[in-house]
Amino acid sequence: MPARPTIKTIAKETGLSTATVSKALNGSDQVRPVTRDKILDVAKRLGYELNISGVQLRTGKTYQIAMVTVISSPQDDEWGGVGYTQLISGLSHALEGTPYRVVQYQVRSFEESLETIKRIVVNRKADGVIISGTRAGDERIQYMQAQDFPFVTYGTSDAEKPHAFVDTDNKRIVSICVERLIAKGHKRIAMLNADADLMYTGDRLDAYCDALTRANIEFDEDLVANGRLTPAFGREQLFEMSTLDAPPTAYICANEATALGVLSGFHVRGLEHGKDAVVIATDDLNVSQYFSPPITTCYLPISKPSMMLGRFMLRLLDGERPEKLQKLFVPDLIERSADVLVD
Amino acid sequence: MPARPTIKTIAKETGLSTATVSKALNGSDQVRPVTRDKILDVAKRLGYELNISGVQLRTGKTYQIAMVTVISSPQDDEWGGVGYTQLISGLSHALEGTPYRVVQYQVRSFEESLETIKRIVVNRKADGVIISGTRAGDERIQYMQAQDFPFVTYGTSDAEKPHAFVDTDNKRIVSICVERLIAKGHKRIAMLNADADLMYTGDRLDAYCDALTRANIEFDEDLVANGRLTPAFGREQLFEMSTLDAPPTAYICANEATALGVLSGFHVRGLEHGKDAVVIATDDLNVSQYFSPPITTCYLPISKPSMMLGRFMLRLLDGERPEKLQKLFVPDLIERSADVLVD
DNA sequence: CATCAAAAGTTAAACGTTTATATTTTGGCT
DNA sequence: AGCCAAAATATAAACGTTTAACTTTTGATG
Repeated sequence: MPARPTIKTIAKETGLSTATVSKALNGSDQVRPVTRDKILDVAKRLGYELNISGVQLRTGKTYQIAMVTVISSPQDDEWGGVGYTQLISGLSHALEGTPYRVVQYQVRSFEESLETIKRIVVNRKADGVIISGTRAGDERIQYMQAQDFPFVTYGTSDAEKPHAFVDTDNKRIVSICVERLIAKGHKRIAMLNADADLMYTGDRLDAYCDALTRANIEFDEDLVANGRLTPAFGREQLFEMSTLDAPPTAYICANEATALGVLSGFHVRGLEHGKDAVVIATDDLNVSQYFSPPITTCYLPISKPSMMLGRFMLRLLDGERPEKLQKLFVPDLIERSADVLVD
Repeated sequence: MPARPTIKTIAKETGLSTATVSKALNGSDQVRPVTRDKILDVAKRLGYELNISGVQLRTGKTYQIAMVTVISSPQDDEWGGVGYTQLISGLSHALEGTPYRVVQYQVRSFEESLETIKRIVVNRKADGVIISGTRAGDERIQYMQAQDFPFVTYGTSDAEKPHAFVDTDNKRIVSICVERLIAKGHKRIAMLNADADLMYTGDRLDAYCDALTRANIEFDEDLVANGRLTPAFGREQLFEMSTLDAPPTAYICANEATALGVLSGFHVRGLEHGKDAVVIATDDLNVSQYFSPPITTCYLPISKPSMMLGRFMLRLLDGERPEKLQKLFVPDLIERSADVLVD
């Protein structure tokens, strides 16, 4: 096996110095076109590829984007919806053609994710960080802002200083859903939300309350639930809420996994969708079209925000200011059910 | 911000040479316990952390495990089941406490995955590779074996030389499913399989045919379909097969996403599960317990094989021989439906 | 044709680590 | 005490890259 070519090899081959080769490869204007072309030719012929550890050592650049994800337990097999696969997928796609790579840092808890981020920042293990599951007063954001370390969040925050983020427009979604249901005659609308400390849970709740207020419907805390957005959660909540004195006639689910659980609850309890109540969801997967029955969904293909996440990161590393790198996506409402109660 | 400590810092602090520090940190027996302890103390106090690029440059070791995954299109939002999230999750978990990290290499096609692997191997971009979606005559396996590069596959292969792998025991699963259905009186059993070039598709087909032969049931090619295991595929196949002159009375689905599609097809066509036909699936997610109705499934929690993948990789890098690192997991059959046809 | 500034190229050092080789220290033995 | 092998530690070079500082070449100008 021939030794992997380095800039030294190219230098020898072209009769130039390594410094010139390095400059040429980095597109410096200190080397004239004719020599640069010669160098690039030889580099290509030899199949030269940059050795990142060398660069890393010299410059501190790692060409790694750390994606820090919280997964409470790897033994946990409850389907939580989209997962991180599609997120990484879009991200990698946006990074294609650049030397950047996505490196996973999987942790068990929020606290651990803060620790991990500190280690990444202090030891310069990556050039940038991507986090999701943002919270109110998110310490990770505070820390990275204080350290002036590049990061993009999937999810909004309440940080004072602006930072790069991508998210679904959760307030908008919930407004649309609630208004639609009210227009269809619903008055008791349940809201199955994620954990209360997540930023978007708050946004959704706010929008929910606002929409009720606009329609003069009183808020009832029994109709709001927080938890991990799994089918198990959806089913449990259906079991509970459907036995209320005045059970809801509509369930807004924060993702399709939860919606599946609610429908499963219907089936177990012998309830009928469109007669006893209706279910409506938000998601980025669009698997609810295959539910029996298919349900109305606010759908945003995950590929959109996830690719934007990567593009924002590149621009951030390119020196663009974070306040220019903020985007809320508005999902499409896909109607699959009349969502009117008949009896 | 204080400069990140290096072995030089420790050397200065302890009055020893960097060589001794390095040896001490690597647990060499050439340094006596008292000095080693002193060095470790100082290292801890300074918050020293190994700079991997340094090591990398010197030794070639990268402490990266490349996970090469094929995702045809990032715009593709069809739910394909579990995705790679859980796979990475288990993998990362197994690597916890070691300096190893999982790095994602996402590619668009099989061919591209071969190219990517070649680049990883030639340029030593990782210490080991993990691939899934193994095929008959898989060139990636051939290549890595020829180059003597450490790798573990998720999926079996037909390579002559043994290699490390983890997989579900697909033959066993299919035998169990087919036999169960036959015992329940089914004679026309449909088989919704993955793409024909995948190794496990062949395994499943073989087991299917064998089980039919044992029961003296003739093979009917109309009852076997290959495709991407999405709900869309399941539904299409239900539409086709249910209009055969002699439609199947049972559908074996290679994953839960496909099963969901088949059930969706039932719903659209007005067919009834348990009356017109039954559905039975294999998967690692166990979301089918929330289907309406819940269906019988061969269930293997993905965390098991995925953690094993990581452990095998570590042992492989530790010098263990690949033939010692092979494991087939046998899923549990979870009965959720009688699977008998009544009318 | 000198002159000289600008342009193009070179030299050498540095990043953090490991390791072959060299040097010093240790302590057991006479 | 003196000797010596073994044990412990030190020195120095190397991995691939970039870049500050320096040297050479170029070509426009008087």
